[in-house]
Amino acid sequence: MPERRLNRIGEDEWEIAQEGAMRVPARIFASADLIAGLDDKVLEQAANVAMLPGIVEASYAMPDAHWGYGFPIGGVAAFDPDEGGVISAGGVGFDISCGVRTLLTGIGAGAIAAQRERLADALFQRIPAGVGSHGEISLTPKDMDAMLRGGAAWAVGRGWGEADDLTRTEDYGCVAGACPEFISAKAKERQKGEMGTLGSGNHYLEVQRVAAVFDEDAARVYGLKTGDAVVSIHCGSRGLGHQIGTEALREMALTAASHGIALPDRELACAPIASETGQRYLGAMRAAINCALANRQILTHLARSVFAAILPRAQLRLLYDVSHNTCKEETHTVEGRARALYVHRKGATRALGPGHPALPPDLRAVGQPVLIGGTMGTGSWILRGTAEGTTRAFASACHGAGRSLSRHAARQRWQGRAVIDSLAERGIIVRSRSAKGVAEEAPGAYKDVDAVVAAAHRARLATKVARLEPLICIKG
DNA sequence: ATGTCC
Repeated sequence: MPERRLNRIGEDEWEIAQEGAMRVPARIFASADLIAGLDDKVLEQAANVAMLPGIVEASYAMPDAHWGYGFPIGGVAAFDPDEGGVISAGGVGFDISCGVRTLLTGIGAGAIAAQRERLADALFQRIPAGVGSHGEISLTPKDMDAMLRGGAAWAVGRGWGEADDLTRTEDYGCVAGACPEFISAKAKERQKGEMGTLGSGNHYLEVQRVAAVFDEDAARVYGLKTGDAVVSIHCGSRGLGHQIGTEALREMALTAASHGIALPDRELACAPIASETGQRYLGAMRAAINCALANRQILTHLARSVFAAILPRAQLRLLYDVSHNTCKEETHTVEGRARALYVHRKGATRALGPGHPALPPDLRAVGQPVLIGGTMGTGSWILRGTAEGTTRAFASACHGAGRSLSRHAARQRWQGRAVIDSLAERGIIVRSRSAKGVAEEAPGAYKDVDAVVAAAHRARLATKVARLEPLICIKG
């Protein structure tokens, strides 16, 4: 049904007009080709989100959008607390604050070539990866609460990083309003041994080569040069975020009716921002954001220790760390009025344009680095936020390639061993304990990341700075 | 995404 309701309103922008229970339209940023390959269920989900109380402007989907739990992955929606706006655990995603950080190395990819196998082995040995993976750190209850309040700043304070890392992390490595007291003992128990671990699924640590630069001015400020090696880390809040999400969804599903909320889909369970359920989730979610920031910070420390042993000339400096599964209170101007909104980004990256006060001074003139994690066989991208983005999807952009096949379908089509062998022939080293996981993450199971980024670029959600190609991929 | 179903 939604296909016929889809109106093209720009070269790379489509709209489902507001109708029926929709409070606002749904808008999708994508090329005609990406729209042709889009599952109808994504359009239905984007339209369903538009029915939620207090939604502002439109329900948005990014060019990498695909079917998710309730909300599409690649979905953006903002809610006004003064108009009955809601917070939804499914609108953030199970892996709260999943995100990407990219580190400069200061050395060329050529300098790594002779050590590639050793480097891959050492990273794989040092970085705990896979389902249920545990690290060397075990947090006491007191440590746990300090971590949940302090985020990456807590990790740096413990010696796992440098002060400069924090200036290059979204929110300077620590979000305010975290409430560890709203997190269950079970969630904390699951997390206590999982700090500094990668997890599974689409998470990875990659050594990459800057294959091409598209914006010389931004690349200079970001410190990117063609041929340079960089390191990117993609992971989130592990068992803690998952447990918080699971518990919140259950509570929101049980209490939605009592708040007078009619759900078009049970998976869109939500609670008014002002409600006790809503406030408890927000406090727990913010603590999970800090957990993910601390996790990526510890992984950074582990990566540095490996490089120090194998390639001591490399100096790993953080370019930027940005999350793509969050809900954040932000001020946006809508129809000429500045409003404090709760912006859900689920598989969508915040993309602040030039001059935004939340950016560190040395990046402010250029805009925020927007880190796009692609696939282990194709590539990843670094984009920059734009001035126009301020009025497009609440300053948001895509977050990756976006799945085109389900995990199940990918497992039917590929064998992990064969995927690893064919990538090795192309000079890409993959290390993973899970052949099944590699099959699910086969590059062919994703949309064309270059096409996704091209659509985001043309729509001015964020514009191209550099394309990265994988050299070494450590997978969960 | 996830101790891939308490």
